[in-house]
Amino acid sequence: MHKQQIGLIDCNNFFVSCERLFRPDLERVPVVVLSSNDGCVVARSKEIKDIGIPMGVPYFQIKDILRKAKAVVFSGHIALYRDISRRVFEVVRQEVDTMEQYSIDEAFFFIPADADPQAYIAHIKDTVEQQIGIPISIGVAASKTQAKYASTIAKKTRGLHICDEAQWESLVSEIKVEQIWGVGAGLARKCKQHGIVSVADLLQLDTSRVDAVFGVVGRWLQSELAGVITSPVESKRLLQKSLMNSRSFSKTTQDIAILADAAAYHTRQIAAELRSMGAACTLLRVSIRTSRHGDFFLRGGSKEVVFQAPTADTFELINTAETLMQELYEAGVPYQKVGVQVGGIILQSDKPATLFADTRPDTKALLQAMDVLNISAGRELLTIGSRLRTDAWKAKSETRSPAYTTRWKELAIVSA
DNA sequence: TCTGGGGTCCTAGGACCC
DNA sequence: TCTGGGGTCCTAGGACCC
Repeated sequence: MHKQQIGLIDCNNFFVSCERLFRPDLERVPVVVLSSNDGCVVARSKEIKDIGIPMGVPYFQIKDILRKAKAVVFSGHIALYRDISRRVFEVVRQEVDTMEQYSIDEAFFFIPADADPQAYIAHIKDTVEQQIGIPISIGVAASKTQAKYASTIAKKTRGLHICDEAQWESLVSEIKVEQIWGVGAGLARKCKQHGIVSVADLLQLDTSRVDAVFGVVGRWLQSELAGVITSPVESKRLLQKSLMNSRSFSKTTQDIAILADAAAYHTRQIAAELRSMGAACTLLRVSIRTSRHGDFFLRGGSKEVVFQAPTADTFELINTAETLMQELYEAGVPYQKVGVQVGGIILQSDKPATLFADTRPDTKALLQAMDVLNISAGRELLTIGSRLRTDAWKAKSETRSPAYTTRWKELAIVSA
């Protein structure tokens, strides 16, 4: 009987692979996908990685290089990627006992004790690639954190890698802490200060020192790296904890009317999303930010309000967001981004009765009718709380691909 | 000129209470 | 007149991830 192993599925160059699904002619052609506002590179094909373009680099800095490389550039189209992601992991879910989707392109799963791991993961890979057409890699090891590292080896080899105990032990002295999932710039700096360079160094540190220096995060990391499953594979809760909507402006603004308009827009999006989930929230947070580059980078912040009763009412949420915006706003500061976030999400059916009579007007029917219209239009036909007719802060997308799978009019013709 | 958006989790510090 | 210390909750911010 051997120890339980964990696998990590990772879609290769996911956003690029999604675009290629509908443009097979782009196979082996350098392709990048950009973030909203065409700000920076968020996905790169192998050809792009090979010419040394890093992840997250601002688009304007590499425009020329891309042109010379005859690269094809897409504006990010997240609704399409989400839809394809759903299809990929629907297939995976059929193949495994327990699956935990970790991000839009990754999921953990357990290898069954009685399975031959190599054959098991090879079958998953083949099935996904045949049925959906998105290439994937799979790494397997003793814990999530180890599996994550195994998947980086998988990507460099033939897409599958099983890292057993013996191999892991032979590797730990070569793996640098900053290569580990969960170790970012902050933790890496702290490790360096304490003379911890490799994973082996971290493993040798005694528990009380780990606690004192790194707190619970360090303790968690140490166990995971030692092959102890601290975080088992769990199918995610049905409901996420928070929902967020935010966007950078194409240019900064000091105008509170524009900021309030943006906040109202994000709030409407979230309220509609809550209603489509059949959920409500008990907390709303508004945040405003300046550019990270320049003199005002420390200005801005966030404020939140907790509701007495859960709500998904656009009117109530917008009123709250507006109040928070007024409190946050400082004249003369060039703001670049507005975000709205809700938390304490619960299903409406779980909604506890309040002790106090609900004196708010019943807006349910009106909001429902509005949702139906807006959803079928694929955009905001009817809005609440918008006083401006400005698109100053909205996204520009130069090269977005059509909404192949999410809007009927743009549906791709697929021949069997 | 132009540097993303959407999540989860942890923690520091203040308010408040006994 | 003396004016403590510990616990808990809340808020804001930050680290980290893809």
